[in-house]
Amino acid sequence: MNDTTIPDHNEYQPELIEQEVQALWSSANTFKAEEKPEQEKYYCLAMFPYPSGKLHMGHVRNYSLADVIARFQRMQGKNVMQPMGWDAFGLPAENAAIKNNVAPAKWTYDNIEYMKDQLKQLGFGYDWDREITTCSPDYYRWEQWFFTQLYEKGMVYKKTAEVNWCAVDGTVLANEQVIDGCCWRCDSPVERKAIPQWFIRITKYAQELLDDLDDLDEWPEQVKNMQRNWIGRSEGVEVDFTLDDGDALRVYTTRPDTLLGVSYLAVAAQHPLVQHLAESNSEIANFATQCQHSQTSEADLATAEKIGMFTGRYATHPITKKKTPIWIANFVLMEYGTGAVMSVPAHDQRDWEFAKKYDLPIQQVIASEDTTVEVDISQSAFTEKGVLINSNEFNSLTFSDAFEAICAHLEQHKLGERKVNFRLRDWGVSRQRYWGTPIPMINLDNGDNVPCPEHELPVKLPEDVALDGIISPIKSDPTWAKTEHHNKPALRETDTFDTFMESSWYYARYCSPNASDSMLDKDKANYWLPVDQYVGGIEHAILHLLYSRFFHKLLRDAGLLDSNEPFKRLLCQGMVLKDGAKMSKSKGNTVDPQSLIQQYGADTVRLFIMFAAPPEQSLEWSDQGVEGAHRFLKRLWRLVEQFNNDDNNSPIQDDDTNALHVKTHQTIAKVSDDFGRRQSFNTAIAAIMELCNQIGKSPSASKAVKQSALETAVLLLAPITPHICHKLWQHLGHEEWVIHARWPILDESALIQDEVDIIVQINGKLRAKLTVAADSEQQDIEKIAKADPSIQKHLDGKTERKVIWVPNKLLNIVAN
RNA sequence: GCCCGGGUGGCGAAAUUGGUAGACGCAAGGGACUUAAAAUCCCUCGGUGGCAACACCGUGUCGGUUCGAGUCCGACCCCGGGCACCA
Repeated sequence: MNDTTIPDHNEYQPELIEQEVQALWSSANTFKAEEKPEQEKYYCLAMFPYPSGKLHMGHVRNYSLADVIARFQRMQGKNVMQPMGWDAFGLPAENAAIKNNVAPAKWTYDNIEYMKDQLKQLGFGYDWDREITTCSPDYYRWEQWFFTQLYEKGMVYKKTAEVNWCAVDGTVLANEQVIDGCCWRCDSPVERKAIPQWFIRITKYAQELLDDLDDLDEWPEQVKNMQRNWIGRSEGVEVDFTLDDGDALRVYTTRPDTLLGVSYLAVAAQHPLVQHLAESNSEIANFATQCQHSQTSEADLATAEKIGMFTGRYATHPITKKKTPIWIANFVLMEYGTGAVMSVPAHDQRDWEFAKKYDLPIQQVIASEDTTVEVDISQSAFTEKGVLINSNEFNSLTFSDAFEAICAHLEQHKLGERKVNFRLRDWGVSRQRYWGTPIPMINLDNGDNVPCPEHELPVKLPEDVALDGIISPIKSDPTWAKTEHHNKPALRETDTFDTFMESSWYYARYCSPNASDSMLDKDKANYWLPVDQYVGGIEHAILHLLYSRFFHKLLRDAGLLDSNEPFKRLLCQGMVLKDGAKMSKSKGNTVDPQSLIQQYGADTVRLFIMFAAPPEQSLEWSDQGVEGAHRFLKRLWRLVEQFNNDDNNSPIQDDDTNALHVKTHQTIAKVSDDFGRRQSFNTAIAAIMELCNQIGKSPSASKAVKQSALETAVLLLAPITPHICHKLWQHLGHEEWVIHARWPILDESALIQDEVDIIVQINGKLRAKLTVAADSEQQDIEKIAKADPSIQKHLDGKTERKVIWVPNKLLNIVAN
């Protein structure tokens, strides 16, 4: 019998304790959230996953971050709600259905079952009673209902819009399904095709969506900037050039100061003028068709070669009355402004390049305000704002004066008007795919559209279908769309909603997930909303977050809730990389969370992922780093066991005791700030590691101070590694569960130091460090510093010029 | 092309308001314990020179502001995210 053998129950065995602790939480309904008006609420939300099969490391990171925040807030005494659900509609389910010959619904529900089990194994504290699955009719029926409400309010309209079109398959392609400009199935070139689609008027809310960003003071500046640029408010003017037949060709410009430098007008290929001309001119018709030979994405349009064609027509300049040629150009967007622009090659780089290519005149009308700067427009455009020249009565005006004068002139002569424009376009919500929410509209014989009456909702998507990979089953089914309207045969809309529709309001539905007679329970929505902390990937910085903000305002204006914004604080996590590249199946560099949980336990995985990088930055995966995290947990476990087995602690106050007491409270201060204000979990963990290192190096510290240091370490780690901390808290003598414990209380007096370290620099270079009494005076420190041999050495032969003094920190002697 | 980020040791990173560059961890090297290994514990660890004390250099590149710059300003290079039908 070896007497050094440690009994089994004293070893750290994550596979046992994690199951045990999770079972305790489950049976006690620990994470069930209820409205408690007397308690401060905290709604913590991570972006719900698309059920793609199994969890990947990006999910683990996302949900670990949110869970740590939720548990930290719980320890602050808040009434925490943390729900979870499934963004269950989408394209991958259709792809999987074709590949594996399984219905998208079954594939999706199977994935949900598997991933839900994985989330439970990771110990995330969700209120599963609030689970939402967006492909459930109980959920999407309210989305359909809300859409019909928006239709009644005039917030919804139908218009033609372009999609990626594969003429060979006769089908619409998602951007993802276009590979190098060709169809992913048949490899034939993709064209743009205009088809009728449903739109929601997000542009009506453009100004409010822009203005309210200023109130989101707990959002990253980066994200607000991206949204501001996306909304793209610009102040400009619409100017009418007169066509031969007397009609106006209206252009939009933000640079009316350059109006006298217009060389030509450029219109989009889809502009009504072009379509009119194309009817009698096959060359123009051919060119317009040629402009359609590209994808719909803005990146493709912006990088495509700039091509143009003269229409043979002219329009009269509103001020000079000169005849100005009209060109068709593939880079002019029909969706923005009026679909026509005035081109001033001397002062716009794109116009300049176009003018060079097609040999059009370049007339300088702006000179630099700095008269010493010679503007040379022979090499590139001069795009800065400056002073007008060659502009008749407007000469020598500055940008803002010219803007005013030219606008006034145009308005006076009814040749134009000031106009605020937004880059933001209305939200096209129609998709020609199967696995989505059916759009609740009915198409009548006469071409009119009416919303489905409420008693017909939900319009259910059939789930038991086979996919041919080209046409949606509800489009190919000859009977599904058939319905009646006022006793006349009619056809249901067979397009489905953009899946951003579901994800734009799920956060609100979590407040009353089972409400069966309304979309939201208003009292509950007003209790929980706004979400106090939202956590998700930076890739959603614009679209998802903007649509959700928009939807929230729509819900407010429908009287369903009272707040203005959905998410109070936002944390955007970075990607998880391996070998410097994003983890993905195609790159073959994925790490399966499941095997790591089995090998090390969920606590180790959570600890590593929180420690390896700050939340917003990308995280480089390291198997050895995971080992290190595991090693730390084993060390902590051993520290507690050794403490419990050691009864030789002296209660005497000594240096170890004092230092450990100070370190304990420095750590509380640091970790509290890192968790709450900074959300800097990696440095919080580093600080807890330092505390543990010091416990191990303080053998003579008193039992009480050691106990306090260990309890502090366990409490501070509890949000990150909740299972091991549950057990260690018990081992430290507590009957109460650590999940119900409060965050440790800081003893401010422990932080007051009577000595401080002063940096002594000469010419900004570190030359000495002094330990002196706190709040020392400059002249005293100077005296001590100048007595220091290394300082004397560096001052030798030099003349002192100046002394910089930062109290309790730094003394810099400038000498030469 | 446009918008938004990022770039610091062998590696992940830290430096919070312009004030000690590299905390914490990983890897590596050395040592203790062990018959041995694993585990654990201790030490070293940016580069160059030096026995050492110490000195000089060093935060993508070039330039600037400042007593002092990883941090601020200008120009550039590289990497990543988004660009409206991937989610």
